[in-house]
Amino acid sequence: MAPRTAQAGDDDASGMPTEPTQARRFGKARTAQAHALLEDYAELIADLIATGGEARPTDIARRLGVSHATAIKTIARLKREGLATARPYRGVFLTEAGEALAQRMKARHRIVVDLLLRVGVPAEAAEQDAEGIEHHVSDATLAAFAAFLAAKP
Amino acid sequence: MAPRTAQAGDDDASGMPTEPTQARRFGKARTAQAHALLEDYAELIADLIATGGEARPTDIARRLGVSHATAIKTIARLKREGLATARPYRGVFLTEAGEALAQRMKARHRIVVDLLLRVGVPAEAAEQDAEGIEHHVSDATLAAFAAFLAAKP
DNA sequence: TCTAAAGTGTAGCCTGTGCTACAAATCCAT
DNA sequence: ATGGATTTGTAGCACAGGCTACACTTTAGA
Ligand SMILES: [Mn+2]
Ligand SMILES: [Mn+2]
Ligand SMILES: [Mn+2]
Ligand SMILES: [Mn+2]
Repeated sequence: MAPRTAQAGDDDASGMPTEPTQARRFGKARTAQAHALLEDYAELIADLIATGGEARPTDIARRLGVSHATAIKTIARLKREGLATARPYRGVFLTEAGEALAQRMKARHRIVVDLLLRVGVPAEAAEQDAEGIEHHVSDATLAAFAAFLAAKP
Repeated sequence: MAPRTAQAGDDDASGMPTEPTQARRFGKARTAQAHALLEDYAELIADLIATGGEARPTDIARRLGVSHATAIKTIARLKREGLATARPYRGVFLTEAGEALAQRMKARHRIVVDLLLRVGVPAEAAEQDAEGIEHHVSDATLAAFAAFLAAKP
């Protein structure tokens, strides 16, 4: 049998990942983290609009617990990335891409919380931890969570 | 009955968290993220030492998939935070605090992976997502995970 | 209406985390 | 033992994401 080269999920006999595999995993985790803030903003903006009809920088800042200057700077990044539109003193709106991201995150957030509750995590810890965990849940994992929740209702 | 002030886990009737509650959750998620890199370094350094007797900046960098300059800069931060010691050209060592963090993260990593596998997440997705999720799992959540794994073997 | 409060935007600072380029030290093989 | 390869360290850059301070706009109440 021809020797094969190391592949995606390779872990050696001891269960340790091979070096390139581990490097790739860390890299993906970094990428996920880089998107986390935008995801939270999109989800929050959609919520503010759904609830109150508009998303103002000050409201966004207050909900996130950051200064309004910080919020405004991140909103500028959302615009650069094509996720939001905003004109001075007129509130923030989501583009189609931003709206899609918001809905994806909303579903993800809910499923992560539900999964945590289902395995016995206390409610407040579930809500707290989900806020970070949601950004690291891949589609495959999300699907598994949903299946697990559906299977044992 | 005297009116009570809003408290830690308060969510209103619609299931939405109150504003200060949500701000606190986001803040804690940010804090967790700020510690994530140090946690990964500590875990990795402990692993390199356990496996090969020493942790060299170049090896650390290669395993993480970053440049050696980046690794060295973060090692400097580990030293500042009292988690590691290192002298020029002599490799990196963990302080007692660093070693404790490393062991905590090692256990956390394993439990998160096991939990994900238990609820049906494919192996590679579990390994990948755990690398990010582990940094957002509180003690309460970790305990719940462990209990869930122990209960249904 | 018009003034004060609230909201918004900008400037400038800091830190963390990445990079490349280059310099210095160490290690190894001849 | 020494010179080339490797490792380590440093310098300097970029950008994200925090902050405060200050200026400008809008909104709302007297
Ligand atoms: Mn979040
Ligand atoms: Mn969320
Ligand atoms: Mn990790
Ligand atoms: Mn880990």
